[in-house]
Amino acid sequence: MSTKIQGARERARGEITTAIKAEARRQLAAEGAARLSLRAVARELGLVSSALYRYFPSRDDLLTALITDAYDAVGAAAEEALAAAESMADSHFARWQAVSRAVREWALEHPHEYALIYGSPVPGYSAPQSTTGPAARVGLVLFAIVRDAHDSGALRRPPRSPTAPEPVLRDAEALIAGLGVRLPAAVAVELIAAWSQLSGLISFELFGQFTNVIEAREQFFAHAVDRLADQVGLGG
Amino acid sequence: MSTKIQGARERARGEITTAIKAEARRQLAAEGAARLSLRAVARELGLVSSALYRYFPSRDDLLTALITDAYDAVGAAAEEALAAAESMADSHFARWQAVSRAVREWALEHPHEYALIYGSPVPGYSAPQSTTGPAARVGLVLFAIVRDAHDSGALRRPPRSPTAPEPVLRDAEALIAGLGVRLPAAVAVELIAAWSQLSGLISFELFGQFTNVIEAREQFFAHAVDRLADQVGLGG
DNA sequence: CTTCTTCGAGAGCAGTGCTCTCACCGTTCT
DNA sequence: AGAACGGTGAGAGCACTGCTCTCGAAGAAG
Repeated sequence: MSTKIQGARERARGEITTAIKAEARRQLAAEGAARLSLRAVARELGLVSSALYRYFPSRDDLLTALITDAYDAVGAAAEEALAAAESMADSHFARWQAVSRAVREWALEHPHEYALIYGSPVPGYSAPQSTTGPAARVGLVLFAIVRDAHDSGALRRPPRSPTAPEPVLRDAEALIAGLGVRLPAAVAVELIAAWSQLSGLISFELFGQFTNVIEAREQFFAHAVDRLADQVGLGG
Repeated sequence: MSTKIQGARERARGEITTAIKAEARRQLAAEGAARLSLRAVARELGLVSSALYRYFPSRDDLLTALITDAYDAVGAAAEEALAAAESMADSHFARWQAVSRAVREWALEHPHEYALIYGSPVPGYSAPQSTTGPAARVGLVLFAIVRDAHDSGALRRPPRSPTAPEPVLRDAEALIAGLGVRLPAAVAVELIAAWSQLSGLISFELFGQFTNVIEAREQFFAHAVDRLADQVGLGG
């Protein structure tokens, strides 16, 4: 990783690559993943379509790059929300609320990008390996909140909860071992469930399942988030 | 709505329409909504592509028809699971489990159709009005379970739950009034949240978010479902 | 039997992803 | 400095898509 001044060629390559991604993201936000067109991107950039293939070997690869970026963007939003809440010495419960709200707001502001990552996986069938890192960021933020609460003794064993079945607990143990955090496996299980349920709440709202059902969406979401916090043991 | 024997023409039209939908559903199941091609459907049916436009005015209309059918299919699966559980005099809690399991299994068996209705909405932006009826079926099944539990006094007020904010409760009241069921609004709120969270669990599993996280998926799901039941007041 | 409507075929348009070839030009080696 | 190399964009082209239009055949209605 030398820091030498790279030639004009490499620099141009980097700039064009990001320009392509920027324009593609614009079209994605405007029209959705299905209507994203390589030729239209090229046209907008004053290039001919075949030139794009010097930068992305296929349309799916471009989409994959956008997926990675989207994961990073939600992840960053969640991390910022957590940092802000921490700097204000908010309670762990309040941090949970702040991060949840941040994710929902990001989703409402970037519906097509959210759909790209948490809706149906568009390209092949499952996301390629390269996206798993960024994909974990939001989850890690939630983990951090609960871990801190646990470390400071603020974590309550949730009431009337039968513990998860043994194989599930072992999955959770493997996960927290890999992450290097100390946390009861039972809590990790509840956390994973809560995270997926959180995304269910957001997806339902975003994809219109709440039409004619819930109009006070923000307050509904806030209420559900409080209950999810309770579920993982963050006192409400 | 006369019951006279309709001419051979109308009959043929109905048969061809369902044949088109059947072939389209085959391609949807095999390749996903993005790869569903009108021309391929026509080819497979020994027709020329322009002929399909006599039956569906556009590709999106075909997809909409498939969406409606998919909603009906999950709805039917849920209803059957409930009927089976009722006929065995299962507890309300067990009925909740059975219906949840049925929805998950339908989703695993028809991933692309599930993605079509609960993943990102593919065609325009929100589903047309015609799909709202079938879309409600699964929700109605869950409502029926909780309503029966409430009527028979088996419903427990969930522990440590702050009630939902006033506007949310009023949304819920409007909904249960429209449905004609008697149920506390607070319970309806929890039920709606639980349903969206249930779909979040299924979506995460289906779309690969649990890769390298949870391997014992079925037991994890069962555990989460039990907790959701608890959340709506169905004793576990 | 004639008229009217519906249907399928065929051609065609604009658009797509992607491949291949060819000229251009910055980089690198001699 | 000059020559070889390799990355780059343009252009043509292929196979495919959704969709429109026209036209002739065939069934329904009078």
